[in-house]
Amino acid sequence: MVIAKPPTSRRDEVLRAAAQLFAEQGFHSVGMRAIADAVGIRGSSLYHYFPSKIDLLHAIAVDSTRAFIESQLSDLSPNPTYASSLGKLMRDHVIYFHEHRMEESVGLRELQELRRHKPSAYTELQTMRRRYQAAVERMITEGRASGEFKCGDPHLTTLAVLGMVNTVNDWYRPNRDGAIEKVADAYADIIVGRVLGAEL
Amino acid sequence: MVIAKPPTSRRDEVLRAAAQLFAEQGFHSVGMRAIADAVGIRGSSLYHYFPSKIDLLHAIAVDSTRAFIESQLSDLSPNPTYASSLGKLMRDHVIYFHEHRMEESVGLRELQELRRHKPSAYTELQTMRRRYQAAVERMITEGRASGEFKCGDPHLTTLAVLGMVNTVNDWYRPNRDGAIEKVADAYADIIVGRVLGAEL
DNA sequence: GGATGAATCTAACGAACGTTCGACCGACCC
DNA sequence: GGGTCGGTCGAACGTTCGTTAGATTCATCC
Repeated sequence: MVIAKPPTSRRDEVLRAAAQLFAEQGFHSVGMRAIADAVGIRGSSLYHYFPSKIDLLHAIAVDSTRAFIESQLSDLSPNPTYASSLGKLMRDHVIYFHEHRMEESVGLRELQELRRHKPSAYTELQTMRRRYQAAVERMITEGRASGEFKCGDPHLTTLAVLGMVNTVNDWYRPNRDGAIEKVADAYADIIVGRVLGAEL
Repeated sequence: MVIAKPPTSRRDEVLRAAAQLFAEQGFHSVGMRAIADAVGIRGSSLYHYFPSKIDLLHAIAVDSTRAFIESQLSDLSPNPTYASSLGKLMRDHVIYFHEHRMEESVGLRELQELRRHKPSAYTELQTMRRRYQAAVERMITEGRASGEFKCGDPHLTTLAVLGMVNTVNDWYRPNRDGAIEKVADAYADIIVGRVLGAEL
């Protein structure tokens, strides 16, 4: 009788510890030995799970980006209007980014590190991110065609809106700025009610 | 008879080269020898101008941030309405960030590096940035009090708006996205006409 | 009980890092 | 022409880095 699968495998421990350290100090400031220390093994043992340090970053970035996009794009159908659909999406975007700010900040900030040392990983991530961006742009385009939204160029509007929600983590501090849900609601209102000019 | 001041001193050459390399590859990926190579001297000679690598980053970040803020806050008085004032400020913000994207990207991305290795420099920069943010927030607050703007909480609105303009550099490519002035105009219109709800 | 293989260890490699030291060179000053 | 000094150099220091190689432990399977 054995435990079928440990609740957190060592590989996942490494991923989580590395994500936290990368988020706090940056990719280049964290050595393999520091990551190993955080999970209680020696630096060389990490190479049993990942062939190189850059592959570790690759795994963190891809995992977190994929998880975000799947979480966001999985259930956006059952909303009656484009305004409510996009409002929920933007609200959830802010909240998800806050709850996973460790991994997501790594995925955003160290993107160019991957570009330099593992171009295939960079392309992979760009493709995933474009899928999400395209979904947002499609909602805005269709909402505008339906008369629900009154905005200018949907492409540029999409980029402006994503710039807004992606930077909440740069300033938001839980103890100082109130509940994240309030912030998410306010941003969703600004985006749908103001930028897109929908009736609420 | 000597030339009073060389048009670009060696110290400025070093600053410029380092800013470019830091922007392209990140602070930790660029060695002192690489910076020295870029200006045609040896690595050890850099220490004649800067006591350490982190002081070089400090100088770059402070210089570029100060230059931006002074450029932005110097001439924002002679506008008749809050809408035109803020519209001009946002437009100039986007254009300045594009024209100085090398230094500005360093100032934004390596901020936490300064925080870890030179806290006084971090505080200094935060103070400067807050001055700019406070100026934007004040314009929004006063514009709202005058009835010109119809937005929600000015503080949160300020953060949302700055998130928009600060992320243009992340996606804008001159060859693909048209003239930067067009983008700047579009962003200014979204901010003043949409987010703040001013009549144009 | 011997074989297997995953997981971890110790030890070391070569390279690059930021930084320091002492010497040198050439322009200026007295 | 000797002295001063800013600027640059070559050489090296000690440290840390990512990575590799080989040995060891230990549970599992036949």
